Formats: sequence, C-alpha cells, structure tokens
Amino acid sequence: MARAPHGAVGTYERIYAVVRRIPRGRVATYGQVARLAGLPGRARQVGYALHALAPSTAVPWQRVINAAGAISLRVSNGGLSQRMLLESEGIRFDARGRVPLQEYAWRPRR
DNA sequence: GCGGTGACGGTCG
DNA sequence: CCGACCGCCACCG
Repeated sequence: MARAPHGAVGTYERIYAVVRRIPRGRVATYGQVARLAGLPGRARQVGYALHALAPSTAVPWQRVINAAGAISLRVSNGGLSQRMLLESEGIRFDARGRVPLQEYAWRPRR
C-alpha cells in the first residue's frame, strides 16, 4: 500500500479516507476528491491511488469519475465494470454514457 | 537517481 | 461539444 514516513499519514490513505465518505448512489470527481484530501490540483494522483487498490478493497472506488461525468477506466476490473457497479447503486447514465453530475454529484458540507 | 507514464483537469481554439 | 496542450507529481523500470 502507501508507504509513508514514520508519523505521517500517507497521501494514498488520505485519498482513500475521502473516497470512503462518498455515499452510496452519489459520485465525486477525481479533482473533487483531491481537493477534499488537501491535495488541490493533483487529480492524477487520485487516479493513481485508486489504480493501486486491491480488487477486494472496501474503498468504493467506483464512485469516483472524471469531471465530464464519464468513466475513465478503459478496461473492466475483474469482469465487473464500473458502470455496472454504479447502476446497481441506482445511478442512471445518460444517452452519451455519462453520469449527470448535476443530479448525482456528492455535495459534502465540508 | 532519472525520465517516461498516467483511473485528471483547466484552458484554448 | 470536442480535441489538443500543458501543468501536476508519485510510481516504476
């Protein structure tokens, strides 16, 4: 997992902590997760951190999509597509295959 | 230790 | 709306 200096919280752990807060049936963008984790402008690191997760992880990585409301993952993850996981949580995709952020975006108070 | 790479995003044309 | 460009920085060979 994430290696960090003694006494410090790893960057990945901070990212995972934010992702774990995303409620079922809602989505957040990579950039949003980065900002909430105290890493403004580092959306790419969020993608990298999620990519490093084990298949059996409890972190709801499927709830993180890009700013256009589209799924960035090209290939399926162990036969389970991100879209399928989100649809099973009640999220509907539009005709273009994108999640209407206006409707499903997570809006945490803080 | 260095450089290419990438589950991104804002900006521009 | 879409594609191209570039800034971002941890990871991996």
